[in-house]
Amino acid sequence: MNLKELSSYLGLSQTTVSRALNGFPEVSEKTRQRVIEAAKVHGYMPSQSARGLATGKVGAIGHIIPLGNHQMINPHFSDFMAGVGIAYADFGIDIVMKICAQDEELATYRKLVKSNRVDGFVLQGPLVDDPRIDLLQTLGVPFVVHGRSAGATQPYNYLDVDNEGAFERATQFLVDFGHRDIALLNGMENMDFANKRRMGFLTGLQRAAIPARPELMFSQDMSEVYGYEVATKILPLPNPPTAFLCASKLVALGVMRAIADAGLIAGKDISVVTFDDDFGFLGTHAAVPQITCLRSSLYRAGTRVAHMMMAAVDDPLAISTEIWEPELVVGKSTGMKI
Amino acid sequence: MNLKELSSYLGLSQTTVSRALNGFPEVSEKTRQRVIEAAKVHGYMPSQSARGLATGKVGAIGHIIPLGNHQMINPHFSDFMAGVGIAYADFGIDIVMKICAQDEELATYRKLVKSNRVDGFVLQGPLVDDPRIDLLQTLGVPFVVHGRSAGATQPYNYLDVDNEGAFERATQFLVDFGHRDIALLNGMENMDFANKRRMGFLTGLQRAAIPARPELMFSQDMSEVYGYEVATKILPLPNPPTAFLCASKLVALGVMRAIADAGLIAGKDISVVTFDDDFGFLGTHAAVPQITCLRSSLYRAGTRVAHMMMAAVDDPLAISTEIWEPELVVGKSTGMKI
DNA sequence: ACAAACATCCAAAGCGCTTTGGGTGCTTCA
DNA sequence: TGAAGCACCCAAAGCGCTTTGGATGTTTGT
Repeated sequence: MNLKELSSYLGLSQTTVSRALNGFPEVSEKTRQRVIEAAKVHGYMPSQSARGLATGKVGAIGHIIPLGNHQMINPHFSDFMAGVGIAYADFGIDIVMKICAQDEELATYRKLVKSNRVDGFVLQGPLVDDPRIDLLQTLGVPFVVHGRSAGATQPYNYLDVDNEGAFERATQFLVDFGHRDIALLNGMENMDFANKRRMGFLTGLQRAAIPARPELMFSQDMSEVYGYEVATKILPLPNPPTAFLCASKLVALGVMRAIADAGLIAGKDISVVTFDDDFGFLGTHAAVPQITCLRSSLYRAGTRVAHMMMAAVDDPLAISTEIWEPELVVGKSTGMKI
Repeated sequence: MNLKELSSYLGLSQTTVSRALNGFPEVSEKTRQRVIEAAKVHGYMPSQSARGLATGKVGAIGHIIPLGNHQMINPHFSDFMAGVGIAYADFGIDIVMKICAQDEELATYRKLVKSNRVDGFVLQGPLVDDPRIDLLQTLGVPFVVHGRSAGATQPYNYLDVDNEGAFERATQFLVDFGHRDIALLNGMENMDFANKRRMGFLTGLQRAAIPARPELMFSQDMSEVYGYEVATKILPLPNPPTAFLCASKLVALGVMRAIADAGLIAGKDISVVTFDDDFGFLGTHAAVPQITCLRSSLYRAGTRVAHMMMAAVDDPLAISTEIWEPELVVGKSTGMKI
């Protein structure tokens, strides 16, 4: 069933039916109801190809996932995507997802734009100086960044958490408990968020006049194993850390496991603070120790980014930026230095 | 740059340019090269909306992810998707991904079909009796199932691993080592794969004339925590299992952790066998104990399903099915019952 | 040398929608 | 009472591509 068939069935012109369905005022309410009813009965939905051709908007947002940088395989990604996807649904928008080799990433953006497949892009996991932003700006496509990137000359839409402030605050928090030897288990520091967290950490130390100990600072993909291995390695050091600052709950769980293995007790012998993306998937929550954390919901960030994306498509010129302050939740994993 | 502009620039008709680009024979090789060159220089790519309208094929496959059933948040999903996505890229096809509430799943399929957004669907995680198969068959859309579902009346395209055979074999393997008290840590048994594994397990026991012990059989979402908690709970039983059969490496890792916590040694005191989807993301592989497993690559399954999908779109009538036999890899986690 | 076959190209229709630019009949106002 | 305004509807153009059904000139076969 297409527009032509539906309108001839109704004895109306295609114009009127189209307008009735799209909520234009030049149609009497009676006719509109009749049209809507008939459309539902016959299961009519406009062809997106045709509509895309006619309007120039295809009703889809591109999400490009380069393989090999572990983006897709971690829960941070999924949780964010869930938020985005649910929010899109309200707008009748869908995700065009491209999975590509890492060296084809920029070309993939180009292709999607040139072939008019999407109305815009959401960028995830921006690097410290991310070439994608430049590319999309010169291509003139609407986009929203989840996170930020330092090296862009022109303004752009983004939503980020205050990573630097959060890690400075966390450091301060630990310092206040008397800790001076704090290990930093950061994410990959070529990514902007991790870079900012590192800066926040260093600022926090500096404010307390504590010299940084580079041998206690790590940068890796955030996983449980990473936390476990690093903690296992550095806990037996002659001058071991008395506190850990982790970039993700996954990492923190690994650290907790190593602490337990070492016969120590978190919150007593050792303090642990982590950034917590607040995803609700880590099996039973009871199994997760109550780790002191800076919390900000990735899912909610996803829905917000989706809304910003819709706004960006509607008005490509108005740019908007948001920075969220994570919430400090004090758990049982932190305490005075002994 | 669109077709019209490109062809007038070249002094050719749209017909000829279109045919040159799409590899039709009615164009001289010289002209074709000239066209291709010009297209590259000017960055011309055909509008997918227009092409979709003209051909009826939109060059996209739908992947619908209902939220809440934990599909998206586990690595099994990601690994499969990676394979699919990379294979699609070779065909110039992209993924239209819809994330929806669980009770809107079927409606979402309908909508995508009616509005002509996709050329077909890939179904993941089929249930024992999956309503999606029926729906798509009545809608007349090409689709490929990763896995199988029992309750379909008509044939359909699928790729599955021999879950039943694999678990029977694994059970046999443990029985041969003298084990009689084997715990089954299965996935959700409303899903077809888990149901088949359970049947394989029971058949294996039956063949050895060992009565099943329902109190040692579990069915849950596959996670590390699940494995850890169940193992922790049943290891201290008066008549504890001497072997574990797990549905996923994640689960097995949890079991291994519980075994270590209990002061036991896997491969000596306790045997562990697991299904291994062979994903390459579990942090450093060195950290993962060498668990005896039945191995089948999810990534490769993804690429194969993608190819089957393309074939299904080209010829919706020819249906094809494949069942893969997982490989039994003997590791250090299994040994004679003591 | 002439018809038949071929190689190469083109004009125009059509895919299903939105949107422009009216048209028709009815009400309102001076 | 005539003009202006309004409510409601329609015909047709156009979005950018593919594809049908030739047209034109060039070879080939006998």
